[in-house]
Amino acid sequence: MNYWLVKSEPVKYSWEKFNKDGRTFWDGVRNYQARNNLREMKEGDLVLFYHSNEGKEVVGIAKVVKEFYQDPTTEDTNWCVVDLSPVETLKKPVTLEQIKADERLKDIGLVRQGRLSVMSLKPEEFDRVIELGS
DNA sequence: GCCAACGTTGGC
DNA sequence: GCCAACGTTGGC
Repeated sequence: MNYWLVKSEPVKYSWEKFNKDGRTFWDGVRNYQARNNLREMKEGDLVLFYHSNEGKEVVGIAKVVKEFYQDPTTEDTNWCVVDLSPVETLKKPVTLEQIKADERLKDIGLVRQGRLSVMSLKPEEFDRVIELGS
C-alpha cells in the first residue's frame, strides 16, 4: 500500500465537485515526474487531495479505484490517468502553513518540491496529516 | 500581479 | 550534451 498527494486548483476541479461526481479520472498531468508517480499507483492506494492556489490546504482523502491507463483527453501516449474516488472529508482541512510548521512534515514533497502535482508520501507523513485533520 | 523554482526546448 | 531562453506552477 502506498500513499500519495495530488493537487488541484479548486477553480478547475474542487473537492466538492469531486464528491458530487463520486469518481473521476485524474487528467491534466503533463510532467514526467508526476506521470511516473501516477504509474506507480495501485488500486486501493490512498491519496490526499490538496487545494492549490485557493485554500492551500489538504481537504480530503481519496483512493485509487483504477490503475493508470491512456489519458483519454489526448492521443499522446506519453500521458496517462488514474481513476480516483473520494473516501472521506477531513474534519479540519490541514493548511500548508500547518504542514510547514510541523516538525514531522518538514520533508514532505509538498514543501520540498512545491510545483510537483502528484507526489508520494511516506506512511508516517500520511498519518500525520490525517491526525492534524481530525 | 509579481517572482522564485524548476522543467522543457532548441541552438550550437 | 551543454546551457540559455522560455513557459508554467504556485505561494505570497
